[in-house]
Amino acid sequence: MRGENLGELEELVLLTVGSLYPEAYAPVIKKELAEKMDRKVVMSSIHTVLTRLENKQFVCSRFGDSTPERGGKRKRLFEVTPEGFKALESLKSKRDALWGNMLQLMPNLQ
Amino acid sequence: MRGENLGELEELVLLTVGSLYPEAYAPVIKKELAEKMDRKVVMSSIHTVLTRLENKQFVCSRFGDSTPERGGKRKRLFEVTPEGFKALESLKSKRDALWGNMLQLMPNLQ
DNA sequence: TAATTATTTCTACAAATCAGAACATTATAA
DNA sequence: TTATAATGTTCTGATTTGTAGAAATAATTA
Repeated sequence: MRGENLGELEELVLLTVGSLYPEAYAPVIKKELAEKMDRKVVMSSIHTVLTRLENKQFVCSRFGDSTPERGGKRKRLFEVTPEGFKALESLKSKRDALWGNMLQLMPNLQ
Repeated sequence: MRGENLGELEELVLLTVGSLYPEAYAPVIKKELAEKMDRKVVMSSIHTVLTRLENKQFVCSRFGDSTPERGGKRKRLFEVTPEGFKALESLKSKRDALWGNMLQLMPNLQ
């Protein structure tokens, strides 16, 4: 590992950030992951991954408005960067190609 | 990690085993991963992952013919089990759903 | 000011992945 | 018979990725 690959959870979180645009922040990412992917993780895992994704330049972040009608810290909102999108796209297209081969070779399992 | 998720490399190797049916064994898996996925890994990583996948019942293995026209130990051939195929399918369909949402929300990045 | 709420940050550990080396096995070549 | 080539296995140790809980922070409400 030379820090260039996207881990399993990293990819999922990145994808979720994209699917939640433009209101992606840790708690809703956690919720979405649980609901859509059956993937239960604690909040701090989401944050850890988000930080790593930001270091890899696959997401960028900014703080939300400071006067919402609620208590609590400001939301930290995340967005997928063009680099992040490319990374996702590249993974998907390659995986899809392998899927195509597999379905062709083992049509009985479909 | 509670040992129940399919890691990034585990998924790729599993998919590659399927796409190479019925001649999937470590060296060609390594080659295929490098060529189709730009994913360079050393042989021992493939073995490690294959062993884990077999423990998870996502692949099964048998030894190849003992009289091939080549030197070396017998090939250990791997196949995706129905459970393995289901795991791949489940991941794919969930990820594709997130992809759909993302493309809808950020069509500018396409 | 204190309590409550929502979220982020810190810290530490576990699991997955990576890399290289030593060794075993089988067939062919010398 | 010995050497060589082509596998495959196993081990050891390092790095990256994933997990979990506690602590800290910032905003609102009492």
